[in-house]
Amino acid sequence: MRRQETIDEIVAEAWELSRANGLANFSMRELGTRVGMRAQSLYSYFGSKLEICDAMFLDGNRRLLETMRAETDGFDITADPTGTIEATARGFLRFCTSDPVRYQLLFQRTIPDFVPSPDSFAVAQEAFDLAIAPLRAQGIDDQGVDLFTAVLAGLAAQQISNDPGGDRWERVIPSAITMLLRELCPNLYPTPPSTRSQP
Amino acid sequence: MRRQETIDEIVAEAWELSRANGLANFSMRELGTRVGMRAQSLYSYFGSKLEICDAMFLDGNRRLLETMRAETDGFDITADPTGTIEATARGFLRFCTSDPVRYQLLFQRTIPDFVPSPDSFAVAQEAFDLAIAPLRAQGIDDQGVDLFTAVLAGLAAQQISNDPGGDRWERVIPSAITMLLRELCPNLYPTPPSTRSQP
DNA sequence: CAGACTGCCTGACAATGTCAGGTTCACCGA
DNA sequence: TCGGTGAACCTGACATTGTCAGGCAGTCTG
Repeated sequence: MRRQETIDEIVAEAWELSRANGLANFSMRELGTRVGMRAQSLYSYFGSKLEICDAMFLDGNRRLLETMRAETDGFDITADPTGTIEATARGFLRFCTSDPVRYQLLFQRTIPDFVPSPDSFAVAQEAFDLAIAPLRAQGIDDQGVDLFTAVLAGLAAQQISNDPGGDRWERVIPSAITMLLRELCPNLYPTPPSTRSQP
Repeated sequence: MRRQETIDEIVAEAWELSRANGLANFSMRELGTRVGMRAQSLYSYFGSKLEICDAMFLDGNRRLLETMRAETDGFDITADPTGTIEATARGFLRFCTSDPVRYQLLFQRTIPDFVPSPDSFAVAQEAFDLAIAPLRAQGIDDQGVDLFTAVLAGLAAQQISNDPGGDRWERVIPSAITMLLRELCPNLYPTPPSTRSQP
């Protein structure tokens, strides 16, 4: 299908421009030029600029889904629950910090008037469910999951907006995860003697 | 000073419009009409639209500063450290969730090409330092502060973007704070028996 | 009273997202 | 072979945007 290829190319180019100039901070004319056509011709593929954003949203969530799947693949939830949880958490954070603009689109309500389509949203939901599956498997309740997601979201947000490209909050990940596990599954993760440092 | 009053009115109206339509999602013409003049006349008060954003940024941070001051006022850091920390954390989160658009401007890099002026940034820095003073007073190190701010940022972000107007993550605040205090100042906050629930 | 300053105006500009209406060309049934 | 259909792209035009340049009334200052 030539058409689908063109659509994919438009989305890829939109990502490129967003990474360079800021999320959705490109003109239709510029995007059109990049894919070899006039701005108006883009409208035969997408109904509006926001629809392009929705396609990017969908694309980003598909990649998240892949990433989370790949991350949990090597682990056995029942055999090594804490290992699985740590891996998914790390994988998620790496996913976020490796592409700030994508993070902004997927996890922050930042584009005015943009609302994900039901289809895209469904993929987002699926990715989320997969990401927290290891937590559910440990019997962590809703509030526990909310606490967990809040901490991860916070680490990603701080890392991206206060130390982009650096590792200031990345270095906090180990203590954050052990802290969460101690709080949420004390049976698996009994409080050790009394030091906080981590090599 | 009539001039200063007009400036304040412009900023106030810009907040109003942002709350209604999304951050900075208003036209100069619309803003001008609201304050009784043409768009072009706004340029005798601000050099550009981004300068208006900067004024909003400054305004928001001043309010944050006030809020944090008011919040810590009733507490004695040395006499009641955990109480002070809890109060500032709660105050900060209330500040964030009570005005999502303001939160977006102050804590998320969301407006393309917007960079705070040195003056505004200084106020932001001051507010931040005040907010974490109780943590410093407990001898919490840089990494500990980063962990703390990440958790607070995450709670605010999740509450705002996933349950705006609700209290889903607000209800997690107590466990989050005790979790942090147990992690960061184990001497003050020894791990109690072994329950996590909190009324 | 002359001149400067203040506060707002009008006019115009380029850039933007988007609509309406071509034009070219491959393909397909009769 | 002809007529039709649809895909892929075009040009032209529109209202809306942020912003610049310059003008005009009033107040203040010398």
